[in-house]
Amino acid sequence: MISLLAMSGKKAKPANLREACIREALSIIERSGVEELSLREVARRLGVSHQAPYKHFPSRDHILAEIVARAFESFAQYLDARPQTDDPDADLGEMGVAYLGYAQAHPLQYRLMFGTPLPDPRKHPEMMKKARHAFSLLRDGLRRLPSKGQGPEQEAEVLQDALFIWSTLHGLASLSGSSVLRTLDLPPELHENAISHTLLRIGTGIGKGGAGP
Amino acid sequence: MISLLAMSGKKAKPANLREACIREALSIIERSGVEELSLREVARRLGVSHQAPYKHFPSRDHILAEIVARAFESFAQYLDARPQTDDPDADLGEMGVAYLGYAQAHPLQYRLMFGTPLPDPRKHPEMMKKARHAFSLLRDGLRRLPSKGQGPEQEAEVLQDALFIWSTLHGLASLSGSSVLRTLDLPPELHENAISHTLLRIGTGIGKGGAGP
DNA sequence: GTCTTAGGTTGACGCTGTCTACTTTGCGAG
DNA sequence: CTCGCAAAGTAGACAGCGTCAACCTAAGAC
Repeated sequence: MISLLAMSGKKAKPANLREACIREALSIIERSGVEELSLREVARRLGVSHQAPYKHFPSRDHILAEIVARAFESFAQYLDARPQTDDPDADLGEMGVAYLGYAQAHPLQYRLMFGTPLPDPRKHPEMMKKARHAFSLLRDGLRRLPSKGQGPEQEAEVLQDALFIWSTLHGLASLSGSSVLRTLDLPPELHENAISHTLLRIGTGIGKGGAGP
Repeated sequence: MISLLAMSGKKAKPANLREACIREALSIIERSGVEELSLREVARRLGVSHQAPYKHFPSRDHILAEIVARAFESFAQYLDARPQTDDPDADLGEMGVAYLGYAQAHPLQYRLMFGTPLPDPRKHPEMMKKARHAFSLLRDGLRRLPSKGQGPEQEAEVLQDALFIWSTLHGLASLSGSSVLRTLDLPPELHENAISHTLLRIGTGIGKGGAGP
């Protein structure tokens, strides 16, 4: 009996069911989209009863919220990983590359954060705290630019520019991962150069890096 | 019997069930999100059997695809409505305002087009044709700028700039309508000035309007 | 010893999309 | 006028889903 269970490794019940649920849920979302996620399928894959996951997550939305919260966390860490140099210009460009790099390397997590309706944000404030953190990273990087002075007026402009940059980065990441752009049959080199060209235009837009007057 | 049916106006079966289904589906999506759309609820609201809508739409995805296709159509018309003047700069700016205006005036349709996973784009080519049309409007407007010459190299740059502009507009529209931005408790004037500031930065970015060298 | 409790199982309910079969209705061919 | 036929609507069934409730079980706490 015991050896029989041990032999069928696939159906061996995992020690940490909670983590296993999240892993399996991510796998399902990755292959079939968030719509297709069902806790019953998660349970079936793990060889447990259809109610076992509910001992660790009050509802389907709660497991989704946990997955999204972890995505925000890893995203913020990803942006925060690069050390701050004495060249604010380059730092900001690096952050832009990192932003788009994360969206490209983890399209699933990115879509979950920004591309799908979040399950009741008020119920999960820690998720939003992580989002605020990511935005503050961008704002602080912008604030260090020599062209931006101090004072309330400059501060407002920094915020406006942060929103502008965030919009552009998010828009490019979102369009790149969407089905719309893929069916426009645009030339491949457009996609290849999109990141550098976009960052260049952002730089010119906010008047940094010698491209301005 | 006839008068009885006529009296209960709510349950009177509509002459054009197909159109009524789309209208009711839109109403459901508007109030509860696309996830909550169910053809059974549509049928219930219209006072018909749960199978009646299936005589007009092969599946739930097909009614959604039709709704999205109509959104693309109205979006393209919206962008195309403004007449072409002899000032390409102003035309392009107007189109940007129109783009963001549509997203703000019809957030539901905009989200359906760009914010939610489309139901199998290959199955609904006419929807993509409308998307291509919208993108071509932007590209053509850009091509008319005096700073953009002709030739393959300039054409590639026009495409890159079109993608840059589209990214920024889409990013701003998407973020403005998302729950993330709303929970960042940013100052209200940021939102008020976001559109004009973003369009200004785009203009500087692509080097038009006297801000360039 | 008993008691509590977290974790897992089983069963049920109502919801959904969708398949199938049946009935009604309208309309043109003969 | 009748017949036939196709379109439109109805009714029933099935499996899958989330979720509520009850039950079981094993590991500690006292």
